[in-house]
Amino acid sequence: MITQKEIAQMCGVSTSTISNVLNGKRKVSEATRQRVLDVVKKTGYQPNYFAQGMRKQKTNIIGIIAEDLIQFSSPPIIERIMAYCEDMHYRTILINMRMYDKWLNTWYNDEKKLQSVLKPAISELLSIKVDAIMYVAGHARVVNCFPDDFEIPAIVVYAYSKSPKFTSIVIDDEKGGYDMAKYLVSMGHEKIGVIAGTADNLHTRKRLSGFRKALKEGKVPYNPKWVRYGDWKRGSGHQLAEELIREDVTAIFCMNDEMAAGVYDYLYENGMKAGEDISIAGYDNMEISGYLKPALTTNEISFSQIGIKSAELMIKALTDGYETKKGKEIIKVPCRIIERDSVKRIK
Amino acid sequence: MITQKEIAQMCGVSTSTISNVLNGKRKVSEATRQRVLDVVKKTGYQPNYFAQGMRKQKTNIIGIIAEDLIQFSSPPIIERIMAYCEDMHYRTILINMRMYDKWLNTWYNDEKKLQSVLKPAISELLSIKVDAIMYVAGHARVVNCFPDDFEIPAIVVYAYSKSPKFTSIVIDDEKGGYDMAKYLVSMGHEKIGVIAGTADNLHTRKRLSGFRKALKEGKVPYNPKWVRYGDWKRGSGHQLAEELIREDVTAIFCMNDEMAAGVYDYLYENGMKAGEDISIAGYDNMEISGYLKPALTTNEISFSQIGIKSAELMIKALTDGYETKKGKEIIKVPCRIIERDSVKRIK
DNA sequence: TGTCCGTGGTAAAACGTTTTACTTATACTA
DNA sequence: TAGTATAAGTAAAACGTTTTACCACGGACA
Repeated sequence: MITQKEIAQMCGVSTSTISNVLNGKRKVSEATRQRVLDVVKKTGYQPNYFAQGMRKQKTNIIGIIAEDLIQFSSPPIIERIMAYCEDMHYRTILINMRMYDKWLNTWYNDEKKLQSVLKPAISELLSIKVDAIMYVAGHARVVNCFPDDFEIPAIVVYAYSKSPKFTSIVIDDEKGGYDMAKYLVSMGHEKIGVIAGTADNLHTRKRLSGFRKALKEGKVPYNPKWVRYGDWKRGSGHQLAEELIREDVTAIFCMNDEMAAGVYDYLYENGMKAGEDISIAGYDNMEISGYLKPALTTNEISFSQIGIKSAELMIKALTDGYETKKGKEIIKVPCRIIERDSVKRIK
Repeated sequence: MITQKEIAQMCGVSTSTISNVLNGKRKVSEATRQRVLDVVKKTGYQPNYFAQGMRKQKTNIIGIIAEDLIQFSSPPIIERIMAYCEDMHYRTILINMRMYDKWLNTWYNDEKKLQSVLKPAISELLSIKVDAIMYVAGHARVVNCFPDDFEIPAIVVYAYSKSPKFTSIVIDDEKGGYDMAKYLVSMGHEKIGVIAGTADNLHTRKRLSGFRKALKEGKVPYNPKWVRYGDWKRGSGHQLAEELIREDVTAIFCMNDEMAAGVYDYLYENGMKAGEDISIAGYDNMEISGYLKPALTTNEISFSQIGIKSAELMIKALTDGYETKKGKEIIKVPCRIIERDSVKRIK
């Protein structure tokens, strides 16, 4: 590999001059500038990354810590982050914490376990001297990832930061629940069942709160018996569908597509059909929802939006002096209802 | 950040000693060793990455170039690679080339475009001085990614290397086609339609060749009219299903699950049902295939296997002296038929 | 004439490791 | 006893940049 020193010799100048030409920190006469540039181009010289990193304090690398790459939300978020950073001439380095147990189909929600993986991940990134860190969660909740006195800019993506210092980017669950209820009411439904997520989950609570607000506004009754709590998995959709149908609801709002698929399972087994015998709505717009029969009406979470928004903020923090840890700021990315065939208008 | 020098002062020894304790290159008396280790632990000292990289030639980083992170095959492959590398104390750095056009739902298969993205990606990784590079393709074909005289170990994952030097890891398409045909024949089918991929595609050709071989062995007729070429997308499954059903086949082997979903679309529209009116088999075992009704029997590609196998090989190249570019070696990872409800036994 | 300033350049220090070559003390051998 | 080997440790060089402090020169100005 050719070094700056060799370039300097070829041009008959000092290395300082080469450095100045390349970084533009100081003026260099046009003549030498051209000479240097020519040689650099001809030789294909590339500054040694480590020497640079050692000298400057900046590395132009943004570290990304993902809770789990396998989780369906992660790739699109991370892809967008990487793309944006690349466009802004930042590199990214990704650490995958593998917190999702694929076989058990469940998160390691043991906080101790998380911390025991997170700590080395962070210190690894710090030792590489990344300029900033983005924590990409796999499911929304309050997550304790950075200490209050964290040394470099950091933001929390797709979850709420526990520390009241850090900016987080989340989806607007409240509005999501609200919109879906409005929509179902606008389709004439007045007995709307809900297959919610786990009861103590943040998503669940916020969506439900938005949901109730919309019902109230629409003067449609809210009945606690029509709300059942599942575990986000297909099986619970199946089971709770039966319970709700017994309650004679005309529509079911499932808080994720996975559970909606479970409802479809139940309908299929009982010779019923979504959008005819009962209306079904989902949440997430997972890939599968377009493949269900009939195709599932659902609330799309735009992971790309989340990714872009977070990356923008991060870059802003690194260039425009946006302060990521001044005080908690929560950026909400809206959802969007994708109307397909599983909700029918009644009355 | 605490430096080696400070540690040295605290321990009352020289930096060389610290280095020797940490790297174990030379013997250090047990007493000082312990003393140093204690201080290191207490202070949480971490060697500066850049200083290390500058001094040694090795960085313990493996570069991963992904054609597209969004492609469904990529995350599981990459996840496994990262996991294995991490276990073996290697870091990874990922560059995503974004070669898949999400909106057009198609690959940028313009070779020039690919090269124009690949070249900077490689030179970026080289400038970071990664120890090795893994190229993770998004769909199998012959790919021209590394020059014959490439400086560091490199392998091609999920595609065939154009250069006859590099090891590649691919799925065993021939066996995949063979197994599926065997299976369908064993279920009593003798008029088997095929919805193949694009005609010139490597996957298509190999699977078809395996397929024909099995038919021959099973003394089941092969009729070119029963083989139709699609474009891997849902729409072509829909269209070709109609054509094949008109030919009175009893089973259709689709070369991916996406097209199988298209077949399901057709059946649904015409009041037919897979596994009852006709048998359908897919390929890939995408997530959706378990959600189709009835669930799709398909040939699973184990992306995890591919990831693990490639990572193993890569690490072996870096430690045991396995030579990645001695001569083309093609590692084939087998598929596995996942029996669900879309193929019925006849006769 | 002397002072000041701007321009274009350079030498050398600094960044934090690893490694080489050297030192000292002690034990062993002939 | 002299010589040699071994063990434990250190000083200093080296890695390739960026940056600081300094220099030389020429022109403008009082």
